[in-house]
Amino acid sequence: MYKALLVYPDNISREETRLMLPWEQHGFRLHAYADSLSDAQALLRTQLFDLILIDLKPSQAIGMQICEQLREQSRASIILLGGSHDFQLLRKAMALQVSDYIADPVQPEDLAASLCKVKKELDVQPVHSKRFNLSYESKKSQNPSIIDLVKQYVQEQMHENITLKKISSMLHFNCAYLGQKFKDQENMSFNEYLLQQRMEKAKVLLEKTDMRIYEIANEVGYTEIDWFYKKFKEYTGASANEYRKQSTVYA
DNA sequence: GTACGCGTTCTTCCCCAGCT
DNA sequence: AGCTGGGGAAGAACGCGTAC
Repeated sequence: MYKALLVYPDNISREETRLMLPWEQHGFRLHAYADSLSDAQALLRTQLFDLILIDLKPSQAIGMQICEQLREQSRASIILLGGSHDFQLLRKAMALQVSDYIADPVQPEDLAASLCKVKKELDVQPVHSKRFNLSYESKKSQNPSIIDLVKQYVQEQMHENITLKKISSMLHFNCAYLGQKFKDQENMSFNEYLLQQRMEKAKVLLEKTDMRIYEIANEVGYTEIDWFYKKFKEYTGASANEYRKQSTVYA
């Protein structure tokens, strides 16, 4: 069971969030609450948390400030709740290595999906083994290009319906221009990159897990299973099932 | 370097049928 | 139930030219 810290300046919305889900069924225990940055920092000095949830609803500026401060102090996964669709906010969240960003209104199914994603990450790489050189400051000094942000978005939101249009809108760039810039830098179109990332992840899931193919399709962002079958065969030359059998034989 | 318009090409979705 | 693939329609991405 992973330990979660809820940072909620507002007691009412804190209760709403607490009651939104059967947390323990998702592998998390709401271990502590903080209603200010100083409270949260004090808790982090004495305890190790796997996940920090920060409410942006009362004030996005304060929420992001809390996020920034806590990121410098802790390697825990962070989920931001109730923010707007404003790109500047999203961009900052990405730079702070936030695991997920759920915009307002926060729906229980979104939060559940987010917890599921974080749990998988923690299962693979627990907080205490995370390298600390991925801090915001080091990330800031690297000055990631816009294409790096696009790629980062693809990696983190692969399970979602990703379109260049959506990303370019968030990044405040023209869709055609961003696509052109992406191709210039990566020598492949945005869709080729997206397909490659999805297929490589699907291959790993087929090899390493016993997930159903429709579950894997969903995990890598395909809502239509038939389309996933088509693209997978086109990409690998084998159907998903054949690929799994082959990889099992040679494993 | 950035942005937009527009025609073309490609991807995705949806529906369906058939196989194991 | 789960997997595979064909075909059509709609929407998204791409390529190219142009402008600031």
